Amino acid sequence: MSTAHHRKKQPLFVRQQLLEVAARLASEKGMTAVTLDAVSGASGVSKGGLLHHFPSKNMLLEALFESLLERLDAAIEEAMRADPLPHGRFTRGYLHACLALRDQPEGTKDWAQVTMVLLTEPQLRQRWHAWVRERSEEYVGTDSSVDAAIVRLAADGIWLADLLGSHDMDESARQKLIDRLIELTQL
Amino acid sequence: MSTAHHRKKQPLFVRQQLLEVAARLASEKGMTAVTLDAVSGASGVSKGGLLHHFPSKNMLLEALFESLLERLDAAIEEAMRADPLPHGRFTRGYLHACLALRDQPEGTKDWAQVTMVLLTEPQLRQRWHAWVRERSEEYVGTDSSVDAAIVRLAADGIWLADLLGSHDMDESARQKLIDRLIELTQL
DNA sequence: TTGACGAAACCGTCCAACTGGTATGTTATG
DNA sequence: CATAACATACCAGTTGGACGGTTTCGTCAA
Repeated sequence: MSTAHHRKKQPLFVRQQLLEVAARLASEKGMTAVTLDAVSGASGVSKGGLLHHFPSKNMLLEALFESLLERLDAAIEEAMRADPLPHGRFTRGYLHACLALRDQPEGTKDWAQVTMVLLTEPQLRQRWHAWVRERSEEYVGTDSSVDAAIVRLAADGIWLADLLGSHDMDESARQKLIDRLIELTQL
Repeated sequence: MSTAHHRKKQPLFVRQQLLEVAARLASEKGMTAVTLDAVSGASGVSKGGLLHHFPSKNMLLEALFESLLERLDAAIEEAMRADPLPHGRFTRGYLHACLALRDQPEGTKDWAQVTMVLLTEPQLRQRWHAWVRERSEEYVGTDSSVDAAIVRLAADGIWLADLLGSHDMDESARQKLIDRLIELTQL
């Protein structure tokens, strides 16, 4: 009517905000809680505004997933840059990225939860499949040993365990486990 | 009114049917597709009938999850009975149960997908946590080595990979991987 | 053996709240 | 002033679930 629309225009910020709210909702209340109304409500952005950034709910979810893959890629690349040994480097990077969840600032864990939530959506599962295929083809020279595969699988397992709260163990046990995994990548 | 209600009374069968339909929906179309209408529609049971067996949607999901845990327990126990060596027996049973998904008759794979879908629901996540805790306490004597933990994590990873279609590998590579994992449980 | 009876198993309808989405504004900013 | 960045209003379909009905079935007295 009269007094409204006075929000400052910050397209990138608002877009990011919307994604974060969607992520939080998904991780805290499950997939069924991620509705357009809920997202717009919790983020203080109108539904119209939300639908301006993401033309449909599917687009929102896809953007969310894409954003997650970018984060994953960044984390892996960063770890790989600090790793001098080519053999098994990607696997160690992957492991490191999976481990990183636990220790990072709050909010980050949410993103992992979302990943799983999103992976239950059949369409996004294909996107993930594509990601894996790309990487496994790219690093076929340095990371295709049996033990490397085991480590990557275990990394997935740790990722799962961390975000489900299962397989809980104390810090020293965890460190031993990590050491052993890294050792396996070097064989 | 007049011609209806002529269904034979088969409470256990109908109940099972409803759970299976819910499972199929969840795995094929994701969590958002599991609605009371959809379940009752696809199972040929009226919504009233559905709500008779499961007083609420949450109850339905919980029952579904419970049914999954029972299946998992049964699979593990069966594998453990055929295993003469105490050391690492549970871990091998767990591994076996996770591997079994792939090779079993059609429809079984769906159940794994459902498991993951259900795990995104925060309430059910706690139930899973409790399950893991129980088992890890029960088998602390025989399955608490670092390598056993790695194997169980890798089993989770395989479980994830199988149902996401990622980490695809040929049969001989898979067999090598399994052999190596079993070897690790025996150290 | 029967048949009345109560409970359990199912059905069909209705509803308020919510769903994703459209259409049409209004305002900030280059 | 044109366009992107928002907001507001509205809609048709769907949602979970409440409710009252109908039918089957085990049981137990007669």
